[in-house]
Amino acid sequence: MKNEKFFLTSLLSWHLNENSREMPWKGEKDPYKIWVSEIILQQTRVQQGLAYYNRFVHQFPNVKTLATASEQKVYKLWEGLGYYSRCKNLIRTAKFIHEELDGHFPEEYEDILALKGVGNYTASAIASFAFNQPYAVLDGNVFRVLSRFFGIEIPVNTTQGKKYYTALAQTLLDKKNPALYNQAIMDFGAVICKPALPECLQCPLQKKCIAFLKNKVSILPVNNAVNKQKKRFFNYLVVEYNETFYINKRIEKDIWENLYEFILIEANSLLNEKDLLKNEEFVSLLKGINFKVKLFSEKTSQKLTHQLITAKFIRIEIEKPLHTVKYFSAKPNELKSLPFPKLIASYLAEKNVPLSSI
DNA sequence: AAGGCGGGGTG
DNA sequence: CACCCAGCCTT
Repeated sequence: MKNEKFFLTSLLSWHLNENSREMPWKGEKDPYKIWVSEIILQQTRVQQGLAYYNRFVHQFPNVKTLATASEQKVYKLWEGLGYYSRCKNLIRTAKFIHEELDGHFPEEYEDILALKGVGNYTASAIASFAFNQPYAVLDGNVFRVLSRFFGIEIPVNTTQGKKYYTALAQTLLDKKNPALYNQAIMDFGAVICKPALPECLQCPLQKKCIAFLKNKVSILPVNNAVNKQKKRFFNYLVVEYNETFYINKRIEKDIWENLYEFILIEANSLLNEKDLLKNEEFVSLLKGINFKVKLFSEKTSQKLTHQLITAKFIRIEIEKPLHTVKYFSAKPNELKSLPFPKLIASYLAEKNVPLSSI
């Protein structure tokens, strides 16, 4: 039997017989819900996305409810999930479908692909799951399974690699049942052909798996080297005046676009009180204003993919308002409805930050 | 073609 | 600690 045929029949029979994963969007035919689930699951583990998916489809059961919701509410629901441009595109696309397509979700692959936030993978997933069209998905699971079984050593994070794997995945696809096949290969990658410590000893593909036979399981798939981490230091001024706090919305092309934060002084290090009094930004911000530094929080940090953020929060009381238009003020209970990055949400959740007791 | 974008799990 | 996860967009 040819390897391709063996691959397909073994995979499908594994999926049929074994315990594939249980997920609320499995077998779902509503393209809207499939779309929401796939956006949430981009670069996100099923386990982590599950609760978010349930909250989303409960609050926004269809395109219209999502398209007409307040954007801040949608962002708040996304809080903590990361990659916030996904949320921006989710909103944009919902409005587009609601307003331009009369609420009708596109059904052709090319039209699905054209939606903001929808790339190759997501378009294939929606086309196959919702409309049973013959498009093979290509995600981290599929790369890994194909790389190992066929012994492919082309780096997966290159243009050449993506082209090669796309073509291979498409030829392997069971055109008669693309939804089932796509589901099967991703489940297989997640349950058996895992990144670390895969279950080769109980793998039904073992006897024809090149990686297993040549002892290359641990080196496949090949990834080209990526950049290393940069360190950044965020000094947050939690400035309080008249029972309100100054808040900034991040709009630059940087981390946390569209989320909120306190007044940020980014520097080459964390600043102590003496540093602060010499800091240009700080001095110009508080020029002519009496203030009292009330509390320095412990330093805290957050690891992102390519940067390590170390932060501290400095609580400051001022005696008259800031003369800048860059920030706006919010009362403690208003802070609750704003979307913050994890780092700040954690700070606000601490018991020793008595924002609400003021 | 390369770089940037979160947060969390895992060995 | 490094690696990776149901990827996508911009430059």
